Amino acid sequence: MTQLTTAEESYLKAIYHISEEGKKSVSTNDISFQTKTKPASVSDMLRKLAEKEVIEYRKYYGVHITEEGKKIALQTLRKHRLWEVFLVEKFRFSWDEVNEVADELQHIKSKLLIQRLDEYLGFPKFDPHGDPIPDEYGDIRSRPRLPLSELDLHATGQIVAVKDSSAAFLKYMDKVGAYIGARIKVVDKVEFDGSVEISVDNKKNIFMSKNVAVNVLVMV
Amino acid sequence: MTQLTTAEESYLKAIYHISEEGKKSVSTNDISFQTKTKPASVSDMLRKLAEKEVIEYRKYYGVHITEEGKKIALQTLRKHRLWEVFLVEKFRFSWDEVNEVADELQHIKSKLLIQRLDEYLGFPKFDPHGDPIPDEYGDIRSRPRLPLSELDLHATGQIVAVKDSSAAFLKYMDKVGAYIGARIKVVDKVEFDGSVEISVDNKKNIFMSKNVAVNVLVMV
DNA sequence: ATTAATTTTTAGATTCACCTAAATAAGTTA
DNA sequence: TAACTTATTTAGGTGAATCTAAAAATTAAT
Repeated sequence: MTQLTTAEESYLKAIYHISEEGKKSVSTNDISFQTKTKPASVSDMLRKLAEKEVIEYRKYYGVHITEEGKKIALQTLRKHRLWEVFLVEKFRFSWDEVNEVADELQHIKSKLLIQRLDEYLGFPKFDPHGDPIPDEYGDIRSRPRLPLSELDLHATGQIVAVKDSSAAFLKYMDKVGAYIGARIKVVDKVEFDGSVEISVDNKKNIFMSKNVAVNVLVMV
Repeated sequence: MTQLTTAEESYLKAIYHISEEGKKSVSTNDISFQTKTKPASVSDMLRKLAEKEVIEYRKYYGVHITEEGKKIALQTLRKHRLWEVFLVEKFRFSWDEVNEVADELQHIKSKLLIQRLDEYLGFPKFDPHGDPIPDEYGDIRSRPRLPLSELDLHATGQIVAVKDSSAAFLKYMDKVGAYIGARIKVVDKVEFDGSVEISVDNKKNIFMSKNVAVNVLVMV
């Protein structure tokens, strides 16, 4: 398998991530936003990644990830998410603290380390944000899920993931008492502004603006 | 505290390590050997480290680490050794496998991570090779110890550390059944070639060439 | 005390990952 | 479709960390 630098790995993971959001092709600006680097730096990197055949790159028309690139991206994603589980479960990190540290840990190069990590955690299938962890072959089993904002009135479901992983959003989720695994029911929908009121575990009701509700993913 | 790059951290740790071996000053060649880089690269780096005032550097006459430099080196050493303990105790790495991976892990930048790691391991005082782990203030309590080769005939002691951390040496130690913590007694000394025969835990006798014996550190 | 050997530094290159400013291509609108 | 706007790329530059080859300083040996 092609050997990439850590920066290349990060870009490739970002490209994979964006391309999973249903875009036909991933633009330079999207990548620039995601990686917090300037578009010029992205162009530079795309040339290198295309050179290594992990992406297909047509100037001015964005990129597609290749099969080879996807494999590598999934391995990086696997490492990132395993470390996230580790930090939360073993080191009592909160789910808004893990991303930054996992971004560093994901580049540690040791196959044995990842095997043992996986085993130590009991082969988890989902990370603390509810996202699926690819297995060692890159197979990823995602749960069917949809934004909470799209549930009908009185519909029930379970929170399985969040779309926005920013610390601010996750802190807000904590504050209102919404968490991965919570069983919820839509008790009110305000068509006017798209906000919803839901009951959590039949115990407490919380109100969410549309902005929040679109970032909460539910399995029905 | 001065912020260093990961390469600078590694060089500084190497310089500290060499200077602990009783040398008055550390030479370019010593560092070059330790870090597996060319002397020219070392000279370059020394200029940078002196610039940041973590070492004192007189051209052609080697370097001394400053107080500030020592603090930083001890923090890196602390992280390195904590990760070594972690890998051995939690992930079942053997003691000859840990160094390489710990060399990467030691650069992860998160104070919380190291606190939690220390706590998770129960605040260990020694790493798997018997070397002391500095505390968060850089205090390091080393046990008085001497090379096995210097013990008199019939003297007893306990193996507390090894000087050589190469995989080859550690594998050899495993093979003959010598380990950190073993209680030993010198049952024979061959003055001619400096080799020794020791009994381990009063159970089994092993023979060691001088070359090996100087690298086994004992507390009497 | 010269000369020879060794160590160390300097000079000059390279690769990587970024940046700013300027040029160019693509998309949008009047 | 011509002009404007926006996205993207190119050109040129910087700092880090390495390298090789050559020069210079120090140390050792005759």
